[in-house]
Amino acid sequence: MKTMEKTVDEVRNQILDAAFARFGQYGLGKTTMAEIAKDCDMSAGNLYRYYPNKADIGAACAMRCFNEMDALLRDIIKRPGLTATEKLKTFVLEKFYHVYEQFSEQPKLYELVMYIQQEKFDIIQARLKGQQSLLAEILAEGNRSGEFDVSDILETASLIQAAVTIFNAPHFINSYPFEKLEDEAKGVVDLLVRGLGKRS
Amino acid sequence: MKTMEKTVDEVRNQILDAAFARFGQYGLGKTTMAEIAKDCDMSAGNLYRYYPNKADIGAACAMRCFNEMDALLRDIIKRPGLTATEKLKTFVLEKFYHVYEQFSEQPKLYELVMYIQQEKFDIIQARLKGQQSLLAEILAEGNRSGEFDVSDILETASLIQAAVTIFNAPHFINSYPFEKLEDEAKGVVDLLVRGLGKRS
DNA sequence: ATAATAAATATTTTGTAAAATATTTATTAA
DNA sequence: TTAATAAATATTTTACAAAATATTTATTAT
Repeated sequence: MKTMEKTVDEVRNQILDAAFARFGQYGLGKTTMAEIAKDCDMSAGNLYRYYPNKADIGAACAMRCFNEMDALLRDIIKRPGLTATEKLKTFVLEKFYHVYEQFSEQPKLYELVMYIQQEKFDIIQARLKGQQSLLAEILAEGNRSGEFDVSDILETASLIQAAVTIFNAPHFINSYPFEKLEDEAKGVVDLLVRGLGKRS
Repeated sequence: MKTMEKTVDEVRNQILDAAFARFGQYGLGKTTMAEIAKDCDMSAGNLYRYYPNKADIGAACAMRCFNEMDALLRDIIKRPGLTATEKLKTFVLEKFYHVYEQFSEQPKLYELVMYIQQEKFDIIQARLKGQQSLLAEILAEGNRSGEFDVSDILETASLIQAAVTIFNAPHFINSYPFEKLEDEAKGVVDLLVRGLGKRS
């Protein structure tokens, strides 16, 4: 491995940086391959040595977003000194904050996510599965600590996801004011936590 | 009031019948005023004596849907012999079934609802407020019977709405299989009901 | 007057050719 | 050979005229 030469992965990353900045700002449709190439000081044709096509660059950008989000969520789970209840609340709230911020900073991200949802639904599904596992971990921890009393952990994780979907779905994020969504997210997760606990 | 002549309301209804059938089948965009008029044996121009424009006919169609739905939901609340818990579950499930059926029977209704959501958001909001009141009634009844222990009834009604939104939002209804949504709706409402009950 | 229509006009949609852009291929450089 | 480019080609978007449709107005009938 030469020290001064760029590796393929480095170039891929450079392309992704450029594409992400443009896609988030101007959208997938209004960004040209030529522009991305110029930002990377290369020809448009050369992009195809690193990605099969524009759509896949879009998908890779979305993936980067998603991975960032997942890292954040995994981090919450590992945070020491939090009860399972606190972790669950933090999980839902920080996810909401993070999605909200991303859409504020990169207004055209919405378009990108909509596209992925339409064309690469399997990516979305895989992510949901991944987050379901994280939620399941929290539930298992809560069961052990006596905070929760959940029999089917995976199913319950899926139910929690469904109940808070509205707080990370782009469509709703863009339709309601921040305060309202924030308050409701807090309220819903509190209600769910009550439901997860032991009966009298 | 003449016995043989149509009242204005009757004509309005006739127009709505014709429009609803076409909008639900072919969508707002692919239905012309001329077609609706023909179905009613009148000229296109004459439609404007009963509705200000095509969009408002669309809104009136949506309203009819909504009112039907609300009647169904009010009916559930009055159903004798059901506990508040059963009413809440029925409320969420039947609403889901009803929306699902409507979209199955009238595939282009989706387009209409999307349009209303975009252009006449206040209509959607008014409806949600109305349904919130119905939920609040159920909660109050549950409080009285000892099934629930809810302090802020209106706020909690709003939280329940948020948590089950995914089961009546057109976008999700069209993206996931019936079985999955049905199971999750049942699961979520069960979880919420647990959360509404008295603590140990 | 009221209800309706047909004709006139305004607006939107559609079809399509030109332009822009994505992608592939041929060529050059290291 | 690998990396890159420029040129060639395929595909998509745009611009805009023609056609369709929505809406208004003038006219007729009751």
